[in-house]
Amino acid sequence: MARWTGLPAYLQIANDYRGRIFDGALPPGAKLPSESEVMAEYEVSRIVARKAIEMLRNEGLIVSHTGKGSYVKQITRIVRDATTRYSRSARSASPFANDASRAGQGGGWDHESHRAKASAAVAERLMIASGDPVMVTAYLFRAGAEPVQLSTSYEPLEITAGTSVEYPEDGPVTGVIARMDTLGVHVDHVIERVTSRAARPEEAERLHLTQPSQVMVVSRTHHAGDRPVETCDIVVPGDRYELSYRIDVH
Amino acid sequence: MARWTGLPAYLQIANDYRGRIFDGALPPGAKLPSESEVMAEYEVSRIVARKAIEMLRNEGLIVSHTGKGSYVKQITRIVRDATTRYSRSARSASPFANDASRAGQGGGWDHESHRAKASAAVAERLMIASGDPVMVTAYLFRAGAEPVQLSTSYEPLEITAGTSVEYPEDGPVTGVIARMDTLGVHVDHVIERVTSRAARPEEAERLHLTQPSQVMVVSRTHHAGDRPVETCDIVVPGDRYELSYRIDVH
DNA sequence: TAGTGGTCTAGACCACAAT
DNA sequence: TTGTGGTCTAGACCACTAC
Repeated sequence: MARWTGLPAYLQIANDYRGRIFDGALPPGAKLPSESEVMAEYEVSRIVARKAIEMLRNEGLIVSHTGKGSYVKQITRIVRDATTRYSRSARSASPFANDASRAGQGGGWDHESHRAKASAAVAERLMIASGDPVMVTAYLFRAGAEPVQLSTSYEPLEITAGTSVEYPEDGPVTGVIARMDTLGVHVDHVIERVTSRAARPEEAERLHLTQPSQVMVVSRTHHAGDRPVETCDIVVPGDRYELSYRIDVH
Repeated sequence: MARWTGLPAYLQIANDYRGRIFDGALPPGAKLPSESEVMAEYEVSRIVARKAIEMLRNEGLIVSHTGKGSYVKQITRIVRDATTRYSRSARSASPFANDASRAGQGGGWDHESHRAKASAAVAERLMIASGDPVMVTAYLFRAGAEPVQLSTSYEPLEITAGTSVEYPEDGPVTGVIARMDTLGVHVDHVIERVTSRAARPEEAERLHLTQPSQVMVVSRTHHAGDRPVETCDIVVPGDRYELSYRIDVH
């Protein structure tokens, strides 16, 4: 395989294999040449061959396993429909379990709740004072055996303290909207803000990601009128999710 | 600076600097130590020092300039509110210009339209036959002088061919909803699907990104009842945008 | 045992930026 | 001219996988 442009060798090699992945010559699951083979084919040192492959790995196109080789990633995204999960009627037991089962896998999750003082960032989102007491609940969701979503929810204890729904997952009612309804607090809209960034080391570990990996973060806030009554950071692997929204036009 | 765990040296060094960035010891704009300084401080080879810095670059936390050094990135995200941009009343000349001005910069864009045959993927999204004629319009949006968004829109020519709004940007009316209204086709909802992935080389070049960079992709479809009347892929740098959605709870 | 990817060393030459 | 990051070579040892 000849090289022709003034581009760095590792870029030309990476572009070459990237093209083969996109045009289907290297379909999902296909094995890439070993580093030795790349060195021989392009007549470059190991550093260059490695860097080309590393580039594709950083782009999330391939995965490498010590002792085996590199393989084109299979990507099937879990669809998370934000519109249907926030309705009082026809509420299912768990919107997440629905998402997972549509993706062909069973869903399950762990959770842990504790009281804490609101950080400045959380306080601003809940429109309370920094240091005010909040209920913090951390979740880890799984599709099959694999962790696929982290989330951390914050609720002002001013609303829920001492009630049967103070602990989100341990009371007679679950779901923010239904629980707030029992307190006479009626959620009427939810705001979701979507961003993308690199996974933090701890997130990468809990989600079984190899660094550097990208995540999408959904910062969600339930509102009753102008009042925020819950806010939550939802972290999902960037290449495993598709977030779906419906906007009605008036 | 001593190293203590069994982690690879480059990871320990990267974790070290990442921590300093997150805790504010290295604020946005701060200069990181040069490769030589990292080599001396941690007593490692240049490869290791480079790999640690490269890791932070791949995570999008820093930028490096030949001959100058590496600097902590400044991140100010443009907020794109999907809810307010699809309303018939109070429509502004350009939702994008609003986003850019809220981010403190003027907005502008280029566009180019041409007829083409629908690919299989586009045909499926528009629920037409593969090969049916479509109007393809490519946009490049800028905030200030910097390109910040690419998009490619597809409309079935079966709807618009021969009318005054056949070319989206060159007729008497602009905006998908308003243009379709003039044809008696009334858009009633829009679906947006958000994903994250590595930028393609061509996207990276047009958006002035250094590879590997991540982008968010919004796949948007305008519907009149069950009928898709326009679909569009919107590509934005993953670290420069925040996508905002409002869901009303009933 | 042989092959694979992961980590690391000690060099080298280059283009670019600051002085 | 000096220092910076970008690219590249030719080695080395290790842990893991498959045979």
